[in-house]
Amino acid sequence: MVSSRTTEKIVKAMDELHYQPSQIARSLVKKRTNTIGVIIPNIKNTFFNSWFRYIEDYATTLDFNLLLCNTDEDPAKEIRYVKLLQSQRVDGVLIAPCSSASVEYLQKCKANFVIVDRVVENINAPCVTTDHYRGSFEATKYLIGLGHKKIAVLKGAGILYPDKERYAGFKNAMDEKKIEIEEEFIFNCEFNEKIAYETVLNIFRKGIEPTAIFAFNSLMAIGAVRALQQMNISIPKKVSLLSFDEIPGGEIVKPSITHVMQPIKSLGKNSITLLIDMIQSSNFVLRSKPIFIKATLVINDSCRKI
Amino acid sequence: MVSSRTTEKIVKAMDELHYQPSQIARSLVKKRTNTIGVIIPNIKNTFFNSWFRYIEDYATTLDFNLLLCNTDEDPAKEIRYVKLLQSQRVDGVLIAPCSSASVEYLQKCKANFVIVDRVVENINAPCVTTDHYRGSFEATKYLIGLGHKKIAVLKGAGILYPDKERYAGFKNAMDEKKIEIEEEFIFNCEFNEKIAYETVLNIFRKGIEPTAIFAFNSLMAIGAVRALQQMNISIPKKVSLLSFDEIPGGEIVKPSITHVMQPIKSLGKNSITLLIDMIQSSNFVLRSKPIFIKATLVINDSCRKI
DNA sequence: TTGTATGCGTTATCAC
DNA sequence: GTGATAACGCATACAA
Repeated sequence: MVSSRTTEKIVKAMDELHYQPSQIARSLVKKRTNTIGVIIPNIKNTFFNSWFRYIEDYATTLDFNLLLCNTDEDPAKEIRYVKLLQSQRVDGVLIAPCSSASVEYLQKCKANFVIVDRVVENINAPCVTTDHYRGSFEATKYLIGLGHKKIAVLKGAGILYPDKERYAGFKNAMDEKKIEIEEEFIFNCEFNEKIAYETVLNIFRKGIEPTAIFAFNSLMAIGAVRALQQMNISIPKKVSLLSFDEIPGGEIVKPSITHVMQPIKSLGKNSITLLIDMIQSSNFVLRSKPIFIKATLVINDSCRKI
Repeated sequence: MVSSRTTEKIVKAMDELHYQPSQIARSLVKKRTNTIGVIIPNIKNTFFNSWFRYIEDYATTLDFNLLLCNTDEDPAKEIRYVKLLQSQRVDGVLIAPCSSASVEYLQKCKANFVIVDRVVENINAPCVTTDHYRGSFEATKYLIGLGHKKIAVLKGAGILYPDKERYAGFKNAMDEKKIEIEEEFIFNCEFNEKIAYETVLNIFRKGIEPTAIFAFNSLMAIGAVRALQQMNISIPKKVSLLSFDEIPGGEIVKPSITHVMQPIKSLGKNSITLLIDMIQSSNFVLRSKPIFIKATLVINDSCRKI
């Protein structure tokens, strides 16, 4: 122990010289960087930026810093970032992966990591995700309950996990009620607003007339709204609309869109605490099942009984 | 030079062992971390996340990594983050400061840094910002040109730079046309949606009847729209609405809101290239004036001639 | 309590 | 061109 007088003097000198101890020298010897890498598709996505803020606030209280990496769902960028984080010797990484390669790599390096938002098949790793399947299943059942059978689906290419699960949820809800799914009602819009917009324009030009549209994310829902507005097709009078995730500015869009709300706060809490547990306890026990968190259906004014 | 055969073998071994050289050991000796700290109010803000993505994409091509810090406009958090970045020995920092203390600190440590979005008075530091004053001035002139004199302003507390400049722009445009500004038309809504919402409700309940509302950011504009919708006051028939920044989901909100658009791409390019210039050239010459970038008025359907 | 040597994983600088 | 060695700034362990 040093005397309090000495301590005081040192602190004062540090202050005057604007000196801060070098974390990088410290990291070198302690083999701990107090840094967590975060790999996500895009911070512009409302879901991810809300989640990120939750993570950051929690991590900060434990003196962890975050290195943010956006992949744009590009596997090449993703693996580059994984290696970058490894060379930075981050203590752990949170990843919403678009490819299994990066996850396998993390596993091979014996890195601490938690997969979020997605489940990677044949990989046994800690994972916390929305129950996309169930969210979509419930939403579809809701539409069916309102009398809809001709439901157009705006989905992705069927490669990403949430996309697959949401479609499976939709399909099973339809199957359960013995409603046939027609190919011409299912559209790959690549989770892209513009493509969804054009798709919906085309749907009605071709005379395909669904009574409801289920968009698998908010961007595609926006595209749908724009198209319907342009064609003067009333929501929900002529066609009902349901979206996965709330659309940005959702509070002032009329009619307010019925949507599946992901449990962002709970996802945040679970993912960051899980990772920090891994980092801090040397003998971390991996539970083999992913943690699924329930999404809730927020019923607004965009779906109508027929 | 080593033989290409040896190189090959080494690379192969690195690959098999999943080895990446330690950037932190490298940083210690090179005194360069290839990391840039980014301090902003909130990544959830559309303006900042668009800007951030631009920065990231550029920085990545030059092998720089980004450490993201959100201050929530809290000076205490801000100074903590500044010191954190210093202890991490980042090569430079981009900051949208809410207090002058953190900027002064950066200056005292002789850090490389660029101020963005804001100008800090009495500080001579590289700076790139939107011309908030001119953007607001032009917007106000546009409203005046449509015949509006009773313009309600939803502003902040008058502390942050953009807030002050936008108000100055508004004021000078009004003064130029010899239109008196009445106190009861100016509202401090703290850049907060809910407060703006309640403020606008109150405005009309009290019988104060502006012909136009000028919201100093998109959150307050959303609050205003919600309030007007609730009271069934038509935009732009009964009251015109103009916003600084586009509102999220702006493409599908009816009527589409006329707004001042900030030159995000140009801000991004200027701020990151300026910082990297500072980092890379030992004899960087500081230009004494901030770089102001012009905002543009996007005329949509929410303002009407009276 | 205070001082001193050693090591962390690289790069750089020498001799060789 | 190759190989040994010091140095980067801190933590740790041990001796004084």
